[in-house]
Amino acid sequence: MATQTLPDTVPPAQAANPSFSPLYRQIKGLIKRSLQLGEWKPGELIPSETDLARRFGVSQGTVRKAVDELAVEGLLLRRQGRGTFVSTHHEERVKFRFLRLVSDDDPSTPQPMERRFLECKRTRATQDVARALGIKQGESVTQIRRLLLLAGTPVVYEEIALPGAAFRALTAERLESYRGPLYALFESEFATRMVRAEEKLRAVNAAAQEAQLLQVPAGQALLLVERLSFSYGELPAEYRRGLYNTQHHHYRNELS
Amino acid sequence: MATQTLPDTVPPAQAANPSFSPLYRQIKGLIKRSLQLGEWKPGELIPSETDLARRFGVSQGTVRKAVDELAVEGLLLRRQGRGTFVSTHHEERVKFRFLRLVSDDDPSTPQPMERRFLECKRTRATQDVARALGIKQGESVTQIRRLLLLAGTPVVYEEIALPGAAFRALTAERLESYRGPLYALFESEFATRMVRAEEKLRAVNAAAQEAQLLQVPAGQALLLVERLSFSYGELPAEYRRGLYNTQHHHYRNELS
DNA sequence: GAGTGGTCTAGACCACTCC
DNA sequence: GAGTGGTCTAGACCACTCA
Repeated sequence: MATQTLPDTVPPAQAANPSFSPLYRQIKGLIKRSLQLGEWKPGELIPSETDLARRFGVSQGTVRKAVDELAVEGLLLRRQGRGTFVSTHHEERVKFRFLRLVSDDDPSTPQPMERRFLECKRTRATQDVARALGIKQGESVTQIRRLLLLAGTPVVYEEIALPGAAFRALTAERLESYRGPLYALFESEFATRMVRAEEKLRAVNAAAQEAQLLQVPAGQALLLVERLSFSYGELPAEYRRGLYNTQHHHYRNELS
Repeated sequence: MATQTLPDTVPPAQAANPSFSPLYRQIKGLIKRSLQLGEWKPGELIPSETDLARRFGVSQGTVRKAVDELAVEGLLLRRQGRGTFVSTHHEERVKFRFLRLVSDDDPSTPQPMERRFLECKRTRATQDVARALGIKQGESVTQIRRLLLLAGTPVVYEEIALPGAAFRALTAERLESYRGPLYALFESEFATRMVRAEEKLRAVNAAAQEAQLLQVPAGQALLLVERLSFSYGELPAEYRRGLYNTQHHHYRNELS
């Protein structure tokens, strides 16, 4: 056994053709798992590339490629000279990553909007909500209704549904008192970080009640934005239905 | 002078702090320039990484990083075992990259829509169009008006403005006879490849004429999609105003 | 089997941040 | 100055495509 020159110090690391997964993708999976299990929390510094390479028994370049992809996906944030951090919604940089509504006049500088919470209650999942969140109809959900206003004028009305037990402690008072984005609150106090979201956009005519909330005539065209947000591990963690008054704002998007 | 050991065979390649640009980004710029100048046309195979590395006098790894970024941006397309190709709109893969409208019933498989061209004429840029395209008001533009239909029902009405002389030869007949995406036609016959686009979305109430075209009641909420498309070198190359009937379709978007 | 992109490694050095 | 991520290189080997 001791006569071999390089027996298995450098294992080929790859198997046959089908379902072949490169090393860096496996490392990526391990890092994701650590994020999901909470080994490193949002905002925290993760180990350096050198440390991770040692820990996983691979070269720094392989770790680097894994971290690169996670940074592109928005789960990690690299900062030269400082280290790699777990992404968080507590950051100026990312404040408007999920709200794509910008003013027609000045699309470059998004203003922070005033929030007015109308309701926060426990209720049962309707069929729509249940299907979106992947739970059973009638299961417990937390529902929030709120307005976003700019210069005193309501611009967005939203109904937000959060699944199950995790958000049972959420109250209207806490929502009112919290400074910072909703997703930052969810992250800090309810151990739920929203990682990505899918949106469906439609134009609808305002019903009487919606019209009143947004102070527009009934029948006014509104942008309906249905959002399904996912936490770590592709777990559906929020279903949101927003009505945007787009008379002086628009939803911006980039295609490439 | 001849006594130095390694005078400038391997130049440090980097200067002082401010405005430092790594080698691979410079290579990226050179490749972009070749694309813009038409050295490699859409759909064509570009030289192998080894060849490019030789040509630019850098290592293959550096070329690789440049090509990687261009592939992410959608300008190049890598295919293992075959080579790297210039992206083109002539491809099944990319057919629906720019049209984000999908059916409510079956969002996974987008159906090709029937196209009906209403008009294709030379006209003068209005103030809006001129500002969008970065030209002077009153300059010549080509305007297309068309409908997209699904199962005989109009779903999208679009007005498309194309700048200047490049599209002077475009006719309604050519539009009618061409099989394939509009952007593929522009690419093949008008030397204009759309690389990326910015969209502004709004909900509007249908005016009488629009309502008639889309066969909906006047006042019906429609999704207004303003799109500004850019060709190589961030050149504004198309301004498009689309009205989508979103009663049975929605605009899908992904946030991350 | 030749050629391509894809992975993995090891090592050197640079830019940046913080102490 | 120490530690981090960022760049660049050189070389080996793998997966894939095509002739």
